[in-house]
Amino acid sequence: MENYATIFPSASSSSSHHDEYISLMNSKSSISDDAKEELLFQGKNKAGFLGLMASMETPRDIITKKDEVIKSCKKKIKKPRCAFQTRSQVDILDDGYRWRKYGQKAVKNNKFPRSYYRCTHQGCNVKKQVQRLSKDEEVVVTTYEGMHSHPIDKSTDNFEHILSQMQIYTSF
DNA sequence: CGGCTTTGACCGGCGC
DNA sequence: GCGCCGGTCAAAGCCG
Repeated sequence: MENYATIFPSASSSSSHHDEYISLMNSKSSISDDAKEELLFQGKNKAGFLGLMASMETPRDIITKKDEVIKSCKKKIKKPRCAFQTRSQVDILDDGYRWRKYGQKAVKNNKFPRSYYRCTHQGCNVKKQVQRLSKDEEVVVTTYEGMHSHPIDKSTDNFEHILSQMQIYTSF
């Protein structure tokens, strides 16, 4: 649970979200090498939902650091990850892909479980986890891992609505 | 009947 | 080495 390339709200920091998840993010003033590579991955990605990340701002100094950085941390690196938090009544955000649930675990210091999903598309092993904050149970954190190598199955109308909601929180 | 969820078991990494 | 923790497996059950 560390080194996410995380887009987290600065707008809601005034409220009482003292979940460790968030405080972890705020405590990192500089981006780790792991997170840098993750950002590089996000920047290259063009497919589907994670492709949206490509349109977000990527710091110059991160891009110029390329191959050496990538090689040096590739060993430790698992997969590109990206976490979002949205305010929603429902856990399941319909992002247009089809997901199969493969696990659920209790999270400590959180009364809500975390759910693990895998993309059901043949040969696509993109994963995501969905978790609700116990401090503010309207907030749902969705963490995507990997990149989809195939088109979206369904209409994204529903998800675009969620997206527009999301940008309120991704205020940079 | 096929695809999905549920849920306890299992496993690897990590700190002590 | 042991136990905890986060993540995954897989058998069984559910549902359209």
